[in-house]
Amino acid sequence: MPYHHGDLRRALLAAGLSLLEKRGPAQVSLREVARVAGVSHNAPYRHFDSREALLAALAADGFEALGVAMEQAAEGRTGFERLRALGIAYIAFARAQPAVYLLMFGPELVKDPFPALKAVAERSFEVLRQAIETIVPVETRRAAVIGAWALVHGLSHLIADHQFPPDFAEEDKLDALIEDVLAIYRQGLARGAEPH
Amino acid sequence: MPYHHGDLRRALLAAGLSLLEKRGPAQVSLREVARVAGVSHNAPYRHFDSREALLAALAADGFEALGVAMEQAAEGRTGFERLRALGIAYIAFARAQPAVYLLMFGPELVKDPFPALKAVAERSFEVLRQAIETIVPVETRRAAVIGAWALVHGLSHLIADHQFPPDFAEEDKLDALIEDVLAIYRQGLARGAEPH
DNA sequence: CTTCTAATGTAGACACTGTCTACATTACAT
DNA sequence: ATGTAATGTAGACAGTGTCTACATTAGAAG
Repeated sequence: MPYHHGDLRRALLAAGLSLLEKRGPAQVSLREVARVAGVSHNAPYRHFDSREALLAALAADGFEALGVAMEQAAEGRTGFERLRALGIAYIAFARAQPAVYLLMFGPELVKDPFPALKAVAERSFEVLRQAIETIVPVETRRAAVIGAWALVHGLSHLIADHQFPPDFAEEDKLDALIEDVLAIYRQGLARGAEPH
Repeated sequence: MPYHHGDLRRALLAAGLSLLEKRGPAQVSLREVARVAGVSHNAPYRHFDSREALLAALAADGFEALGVAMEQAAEGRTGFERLRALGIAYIAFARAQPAVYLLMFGPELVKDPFPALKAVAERSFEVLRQAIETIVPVETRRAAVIGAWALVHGLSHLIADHQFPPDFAEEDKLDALIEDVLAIYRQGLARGAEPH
């Protein structure tokens, strides 16, 4: 066992992620994370200023991954098709990493002291905004963008927090539901876009 | 200072609520709450099994209040008008009590050990479901209900978590935005309801 | 290759927390 | 009035975040 770990920062993040997923954000402790990484209780402080900073890093990684997923989804698509793909990608991220998703948008991490977090968060929002701006007239754009975000965010959040009726546990049913919901919103947008 | 407090349970909840709003759920500690209530560090255990139980009680009170607000909003209204009022009431609750709202739908409180919580939560969802079922055909009901919930929930959550662009800090602008977003979804519903 | 400095990891301490056990006080039903 | 359950107190224990002081080592400078 060498004195220096080699890639402790990554190991700490991995341990933190595992703890976050298994036992919730409140149970992510620096000492436990250090223990898992096989290192003294104070070693994490060489990589993170505080417990909060570790959580912030996990959230930042989450925003990064979400942004990448959305950009990939947008690639090669336009119009409503692109918007739909973005929504699906957003929700897919929440389904795949519910704990991280809830951390990203939850209050257990106070985001004010970590401006870098807000920056990454806004970048992923940009992808969504641009997609909508190409298909909605200027007057209603603002509401259309925020509404789309709120809708996918609401769906994601309810799914991640297991607030749905149990008959949506099956992946397929949930997929279908998501498509239907997005279709409703899309029709609302279409009507605003073509009022004739 | 009498040996018995008289209404300690209520005092503890009040102190907990204050702490929750001022410093976030992670900072709600039984000992601090006891201190604020002017009582020994162990007194809270006569009223709450654990720290988690205190948080669960705060969340349950929140669901109760949300349910009442929604029932009042529904009263005397029908159709889309009723649905709109429900959405507004839901969002208004999140704006008025963001910390409680985030606790109710966040992961820092593990809800599984508190079945009473889920019961109260589902009751408020019922009001929304019934309102929608009166205005949407059966085939698309399920998606319409969940979509409406997701939309207001997403808006509420983003507002409570301060994720909106800063120019919506003004109450009036935010009100107008909410109306516009709800209108989009409503138009989507209307189209589904009258496909001719 | 040597040396020196910054990066990284360790050890110990402190205050604070949740929660357990044992005990004290008091409200209230009998 | 009296006895019992409800309520509150006191002390202890392990676990936590984070501070200070010290140890080891990687890697640049010479």
